[in-house]
Amino acid sequence: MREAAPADAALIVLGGTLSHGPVTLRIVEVEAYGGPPDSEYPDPAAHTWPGIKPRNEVMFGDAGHLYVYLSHGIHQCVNITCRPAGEGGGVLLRAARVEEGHDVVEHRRPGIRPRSLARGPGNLGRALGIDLSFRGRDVLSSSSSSMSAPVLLPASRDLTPVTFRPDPVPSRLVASGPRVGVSREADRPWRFWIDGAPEVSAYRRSPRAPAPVRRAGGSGGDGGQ
DNA sequence: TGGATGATCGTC
DNA sequence: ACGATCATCCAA
Repeated sequence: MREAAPADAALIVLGGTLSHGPVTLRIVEVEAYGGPPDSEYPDPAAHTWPGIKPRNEVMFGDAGHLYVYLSHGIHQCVNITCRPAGEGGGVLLRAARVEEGHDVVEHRRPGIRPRSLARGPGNLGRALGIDLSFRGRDVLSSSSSSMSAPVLLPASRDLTPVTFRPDPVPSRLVASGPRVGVSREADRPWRFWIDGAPEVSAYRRSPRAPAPVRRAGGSGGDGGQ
């Protein structure tokens, strides 16, 4: 995947595979995130919104690197950066199907049914075996574990490469809708998934997000997925 | 320094 | 509907 507008990058990532050691995941659900207020794709919901900080620095680096963050003290969620150096943006990996290394993933997530092994961004990170120490890891040049630029945190001791391979999905199979969990700009339709894929996570709107804008008519709920 | 805050998830 | 749990940010 090369640099692209966030939504375009999301469509490039969708359907592709991410491999780490024995495990290969096929990405079936993603979300696009943009940059700070003065950027080309301003996005109040993005971690880049406040500008460059130690936590989000790799989001402002080259495209094709891992941005991993800790969510609610529990979940390690994985993004692939998608903007040229100096701009901010990335693609959050929200759900995937386990294609290889099923036994390993099952060991990491005991008792979970197959379709849920990598369902949800936190679960996906766990399934792949990616944690915060993987921040900055290059996923395009399959050869290495190179960092995007300045190494700011201890690199992971696990040098096993993390590799992304695109595998575009026909557009008729791609669905899109509001983003999950975010309190601002929730209705920007920057969540994309493979229509009908059983591994896609259930839609959950943030309780902090304002009520969705409804169309005239009275009672018709829009629903969406 | 320390209090508040999540791009969540499983269970209640 | 709720609580777990901690890196990070920001106010002071």
